[in-house]
Amino acid sequence: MSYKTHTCGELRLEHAGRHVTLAGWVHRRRDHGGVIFIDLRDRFGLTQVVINPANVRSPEVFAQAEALRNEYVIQVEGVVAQRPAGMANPKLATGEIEVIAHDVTVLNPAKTPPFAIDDDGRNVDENLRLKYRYLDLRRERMARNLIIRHTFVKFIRDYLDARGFIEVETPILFKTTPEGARDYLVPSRVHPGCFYALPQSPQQLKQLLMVAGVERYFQIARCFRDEDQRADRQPEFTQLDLEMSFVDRDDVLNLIEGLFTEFTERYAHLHGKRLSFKPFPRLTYEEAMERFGSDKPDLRYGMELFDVTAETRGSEFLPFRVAHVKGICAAGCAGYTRKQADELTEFARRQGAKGLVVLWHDPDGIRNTGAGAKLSQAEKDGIVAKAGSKPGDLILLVADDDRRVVNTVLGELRHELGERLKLADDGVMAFAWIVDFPLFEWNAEENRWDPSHHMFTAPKDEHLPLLETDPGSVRSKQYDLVCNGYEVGGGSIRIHRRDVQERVMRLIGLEIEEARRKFGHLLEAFEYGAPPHGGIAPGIDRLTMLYCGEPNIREVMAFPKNQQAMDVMAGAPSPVYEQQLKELHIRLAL
RNA sequence: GGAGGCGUGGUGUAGAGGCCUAACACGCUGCCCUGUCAAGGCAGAGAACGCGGGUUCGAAUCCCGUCGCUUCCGCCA
Repeated sequence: MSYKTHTCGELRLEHAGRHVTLAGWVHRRRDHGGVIFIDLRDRFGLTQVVINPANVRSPEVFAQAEALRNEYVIQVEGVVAQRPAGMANPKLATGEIEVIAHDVTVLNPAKTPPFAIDDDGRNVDENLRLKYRYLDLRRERMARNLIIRHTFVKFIRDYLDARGFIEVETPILFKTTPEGARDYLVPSRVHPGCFYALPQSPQQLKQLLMVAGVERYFQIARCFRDEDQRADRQPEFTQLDLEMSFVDRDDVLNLIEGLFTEFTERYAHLHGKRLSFKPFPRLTYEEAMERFGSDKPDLRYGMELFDVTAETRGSEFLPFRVAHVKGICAAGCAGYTRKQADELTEFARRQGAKGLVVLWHDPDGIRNTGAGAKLSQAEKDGIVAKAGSKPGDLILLVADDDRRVVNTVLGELRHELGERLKLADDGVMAFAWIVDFPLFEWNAEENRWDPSHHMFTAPKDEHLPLLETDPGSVRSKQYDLVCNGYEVGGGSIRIHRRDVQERVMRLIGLEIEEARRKFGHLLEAFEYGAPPHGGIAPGIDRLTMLYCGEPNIREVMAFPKNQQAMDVMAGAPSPVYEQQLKELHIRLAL
């Protein structure tokens, strides 16, 4: 016999008169002395149960019902009834009906929970929530997040399956990689002194699957990186890992764009989100940096950077006697005090600027204070024109000889002001592609070129001749997917030709021998007929976080770790027994 | 490794040198109550204020140190 004939979310008016059995948790109890109302909760919803002495099978049943407390697990047998006139609860999906209990069985009593479960839990200390995660997940918000995540992943699997992709599992126990993030290591018992590494991503393996002829591979893949945590970073996280053969950049972009467009549109009613752009804008890296000061701009609002280098050429104002002057216009912020302006200046300094020029745009023009007092009228007019500012706005300018500093500082200011002014509509998903990244970046410390992504990223075809002559201007077939200011995915078309690979390795100062030691299996595989291929890896956690409207990825993971990378519920990591260490040939040096 | 924020009953907060033998809301316990749905009424239990030291006649409150959590920078090809 089943414990329940229906879930707590499905009974409607049409079920009136039906004899049903429900089971779940006591969500709330309202005891009126003579009659007791129980909001019974299971994963599917809430149903009001009415326990009336006149309707129960025996007085003992009512006595037992009086002893019910929150979170008791109970089973209720009774009849579905339309609620009396005027008693319907529009806040509940099942609010038209109630279940008149004949019998109530306590399947398991429960201790009083350490925190309330019938709210969203946002102001409960997170470590307490994590310690009792199994209770925390009972709250409606968290259950909803798990369901949205499931729906998302299910959609991905169906979407890719329909397009000829197959999901292939790759090893969790793999080999340490010298570059990139710190690895999580797993000691080998049978090979003393040797270690597996948990994959930072299945990058090499998916490329090998292309050599293997899989052609269209994906995996909902767990990835591990032993780096410090952030609101959007956990030591283990999940990527949609994907790789395709016989494709070029736009094939990958179009496929993925279709995936997120369709999911967002089809499931908008679930998570209350809509697309900002269709199709997704494609910004070059340079354009993103020049217009937004970031390679992962939040495109839910404007406030673009403007360039007043020409307008301030030859200025009497000393800070402007540099190579680049750009700014942003903070609309409606002319009410900022000197102190608030100083705070922004301090913020800009922390980001690497030498200072910040703040101009107040008053009804009669730029206020004659601070830098505003030192600029010529022509300069002010030029700046106002470029900024497109109106009276009531605040203009922020950064000047530096290094254009990257100007852009990134303004990008951070834009982000900061966007948050303060709440410019972003949290009902939208503003996806965009960032393309044409530099293939290399100059490593001043080591005095050499480093790959800005990884050494298997292909250069743009038309830039191949520049590899040796002008490495800094070579653009790659790397692309990032960004959304609402987050990098939510990155990938590239890979190098599949040996001669190109060797030219790249030479350029980054990697000897063939060294490369063989580090990536021998991959390089060897490429000699056996590697197809042209490329892929991408969207972050499932970050995307789910955005779809759920959550501020951090822990809210969309069932059992996340805290900032110290600890599982506070289970108490991991933990010391191990001496005997375990001995078997692993490990001696601690603490 | 660095910077900021926070740490007071079960939960969330108040408190700004003596009015604190620590207040409020929710929760909890008991009693009353047959139509509530954030039920209501009455009564009650529950914290020496993260920890250690210092200043002071007097510290939850000021100072120093320390621990924990969190956000950000570094880091994350």
